[in-house]
Amino acid sequence: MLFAEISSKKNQIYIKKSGMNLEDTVTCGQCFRWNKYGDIFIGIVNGKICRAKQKDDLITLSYSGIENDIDFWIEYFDLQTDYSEILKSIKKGTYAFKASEACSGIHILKQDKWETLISFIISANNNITRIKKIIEMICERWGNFLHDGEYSSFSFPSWSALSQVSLEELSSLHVGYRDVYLYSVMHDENMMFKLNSFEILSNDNLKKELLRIKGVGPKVCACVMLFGYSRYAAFPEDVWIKRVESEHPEDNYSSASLGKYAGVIQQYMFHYSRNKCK
DNA sequence: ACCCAGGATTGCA
DNA sequence: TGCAATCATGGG
Repeated sequence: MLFAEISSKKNQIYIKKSGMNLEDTVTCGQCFRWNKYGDIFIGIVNGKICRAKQKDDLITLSYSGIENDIDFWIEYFDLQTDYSEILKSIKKGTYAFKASEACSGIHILKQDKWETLISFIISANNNITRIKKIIEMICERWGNFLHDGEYSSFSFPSWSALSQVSLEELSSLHVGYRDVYLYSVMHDENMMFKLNSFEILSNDNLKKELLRIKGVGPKVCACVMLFGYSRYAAFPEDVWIKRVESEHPEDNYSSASLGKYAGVIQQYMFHYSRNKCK
């Protein structure tokens, strides 16, 4: 079921949906390749430069030929999930409820599994500004050049492109001790087959398999499950969420207590604690 | 000079 | 099983 009205014309897609917030969705820390330029956002997604802007309930996406990619964007922006149901499941009076009121416009993006895995391995004990810089360097060196007239960028490199990268080249990006994790993942001949075949696994088995990957611990695993596999129950506990938990012990946060949309609620709390609660 | 950032790994009890 | 030390890097 689709919870938005979609229409399109040449080089544009229109998403009409009340409650969704484009800016919060692409700046809440779940993705690293969207940037704001005035009142528009430019994202490098699926190997293309996408321009997006929002006015009231209408989000407009544009690039050359986008009218052929409607299904992709429905999935990417998670337009088939009933977010009103998630909001109703949050207990009133809790920090999570306050956060959800402020951040209810966030949608959980369904992102490319490979890009998500690499991005969140880099994210370990790192900050978002620097994570974005490192990812941009990877794209500039090994991605494909993209341009749409007035703007240019690079796609996120495929596995086959990154499988050619040496450990020394990775180290030169100042990724620190994460270089060996990235190298290991990039040189695993079966990585793409694995990531794709994991789609059918249960949450427990997906978690088990992802945790076997070098550089993937509980937190990175939860992020990949949430942002790459749309497993909304996955509950990433980073320093921000742990801080919220310690400051609100009465709310008793856990994946179990928050229910099957724990990860979505986590994202409300993460964004709220970092950007809106001041 | 320290502390922090969307933590993971390793070793040791 | 749980816990602490260790691991680069850059910004505040």
